[in-house]
Amino acid sequence: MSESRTQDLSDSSAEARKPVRSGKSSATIYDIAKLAGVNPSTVSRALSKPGRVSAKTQKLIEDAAAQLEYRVNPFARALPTGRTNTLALIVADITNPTFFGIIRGAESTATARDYTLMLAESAESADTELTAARRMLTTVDGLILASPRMDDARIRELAQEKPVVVINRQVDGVPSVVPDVNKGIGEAVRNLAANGHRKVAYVAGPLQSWMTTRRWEGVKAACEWSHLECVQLPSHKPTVDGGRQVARDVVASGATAVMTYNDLLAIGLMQELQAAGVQVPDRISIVGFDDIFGADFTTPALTTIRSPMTACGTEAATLLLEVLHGAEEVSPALQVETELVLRGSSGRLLAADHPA
Amino acid sequence: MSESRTQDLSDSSAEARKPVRSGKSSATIYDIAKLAGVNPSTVSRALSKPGRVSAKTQKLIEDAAAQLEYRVNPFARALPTGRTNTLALIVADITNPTFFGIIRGAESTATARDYTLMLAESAESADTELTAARRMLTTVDGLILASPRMDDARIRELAQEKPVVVINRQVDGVPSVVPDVNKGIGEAVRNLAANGHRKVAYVAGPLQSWMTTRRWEGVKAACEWSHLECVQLPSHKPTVDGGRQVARDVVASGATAVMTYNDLLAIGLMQELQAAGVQVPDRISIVGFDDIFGADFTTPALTTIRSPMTACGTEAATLLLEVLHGAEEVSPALQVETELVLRGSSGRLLAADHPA
DNA sequence: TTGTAGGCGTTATCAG
DNA sequence: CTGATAACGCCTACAA
Repeated sequence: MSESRTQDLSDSSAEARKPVRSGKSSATIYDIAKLAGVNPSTVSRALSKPGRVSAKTQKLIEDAAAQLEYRVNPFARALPTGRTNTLALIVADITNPTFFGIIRGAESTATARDYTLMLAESAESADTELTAARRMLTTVDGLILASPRMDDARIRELAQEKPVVVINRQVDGVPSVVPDVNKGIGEAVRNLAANGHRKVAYVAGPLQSWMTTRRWEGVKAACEWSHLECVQLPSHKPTVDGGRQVARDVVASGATAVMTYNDLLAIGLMQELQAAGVQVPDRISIVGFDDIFGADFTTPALTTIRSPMTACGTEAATLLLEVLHGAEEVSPALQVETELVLRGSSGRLLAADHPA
Repeated sequence: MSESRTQDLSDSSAEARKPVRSGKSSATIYDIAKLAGVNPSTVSRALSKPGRVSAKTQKLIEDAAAQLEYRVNPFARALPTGRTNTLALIVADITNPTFFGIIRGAESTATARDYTLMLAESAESADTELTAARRMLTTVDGLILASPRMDDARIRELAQEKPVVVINRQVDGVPSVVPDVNKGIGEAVRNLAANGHRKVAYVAGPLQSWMTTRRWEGVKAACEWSHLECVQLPSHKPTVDGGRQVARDVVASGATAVMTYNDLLAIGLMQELQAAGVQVPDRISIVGFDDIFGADFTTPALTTIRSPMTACGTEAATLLLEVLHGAEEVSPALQVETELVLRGSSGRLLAADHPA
């Protein structure tokens, strides 16, 4: 009847004042040790790396732990070891469905390997991004940057403190996962050529975006190969609205087929063209990029180059976990495939100069 | 020259083996104390609650901290205090755009108040949800459950250990944020009635969903008020596919207007009806729920009852932070407004029995 | 206002 | 194989 364990504190009137910490604090390895009649350090061994303790004591300890509903205190563990079983993911824009897949992929593989995911958004700002990265870096084992907006130097700086993996970008010395755009673009351009198109416009994304350049280069190369003329058009923002705004330029360009930096632009563009009475795909074919959620809601459904974002998230998390678990050399730039998803917004050209 | 502190271990050749922990470990309050010529505890005070230290030493310490690029070790802090400046959010389905808004709202308000967000998905499984909740609960200060699938008892259990806020559901004794469906539903039903509809079908969501019941009750009540007949139709899954599958039942029901549990169902339903040659909205009007991303991509664009998910996320996080910061009594059930967003998928009935 | 000392729960190092 | 014991970095009475 001494003051051994905090048992029936429900009655002690003076207690129960603290607003926080309402439930009883959970058991520690000391409690287990006491119950099992061994030393706390033995408990620690038994519970972390099994095998370093006799089978008998092992069971003894496990039983005690179960009885006490013991759960490790992650902070106490993190203090000496520095490891937290936590990954951070920073995305450029949470509202952009492109990132949904990345989040999902990263979250599921993290969870599957008993890690948990911390999420932050940069809101397309390099500063916000860096702040978030720094804030989370102290807490996590590793960091995934999806379409980062900060410059290479900063990213390398971060990568020096903790393992970092970037998605949708390549940074020297930092492992990355990037879609290989060329396959999908090649398929798309060949399809357009086969359908009688002779001039392609590429609607670009934000200038800080590493990806918009890669995609433009891919389009340009593929067009040359297929002997198509091609031209780049800047956009205001990589959103549906941005797509609407660029419609006028598209028409003015004289191109009969448009490829866009992303699906949002493609959808806005299509809406605006249709509103202006320009038939899609009869007068102008549209090919988006990413195959986001909702790309098939439009009429006609959007032809697009699918970029497997979920796979990117999965691969990035896997890569990061490998590094964390001591893999010395990891492939610096993992490629995932892209593919053309042919739907209704692209097709045979039925323009005036092309009599049926 | 005693064995005071672990200082220059950088040269000990045997070291430097550890693959992890590549960068130099960061400065501690002891380093700051030494540099500023004060006691570590003074540093602690100066850096946590300002004002408890003389202005002079304060500045001294802050300068030293800056010079050393000091950053607190969250684990070391969490160990004695128990606080981590971290919130957890568990959503039922990451791929469901309904939750994007919630995630965004929660993330942004957390970040704004210098908390960071941990994210997990239950994949619509009560078990997974509980596991994730338990796992994260040890690490975070509080928990947000968006459309939880586990039963009330479990939720209350969790709420006993750490503050919990639920979204899209009400649980006795646990603060919650729920959209007040009645306003939006009322607007929708009145609009349908005014457009000549006499019979409304409600396509339900998953049985475990608290919300589907609330919405059905709302629809039923509103229909009674407007003297409309109404009928409930079960759905297989609350997805686009589920919507397609229910199309046949909808037609068979004889209803001329359909309200669905969510937009996904509405979109699938519309696709299938159109494919079957049923004009929307001329023959059948469709009203969705949520106003998710992409709801206006369809042709016709989807009429829907907007449920402000971002606001839910924001409010939930705010609520949780208030509790965390010692607010004694918080409103147990915070309501956010819903509203009808009138677009093209609903309108005047032009059915056969209703000659123009 | 500032310094002292003990503790938070685990891991790791050494003896036994 | 197991038991002591010292970190880990910070917080917080309590004392000066």
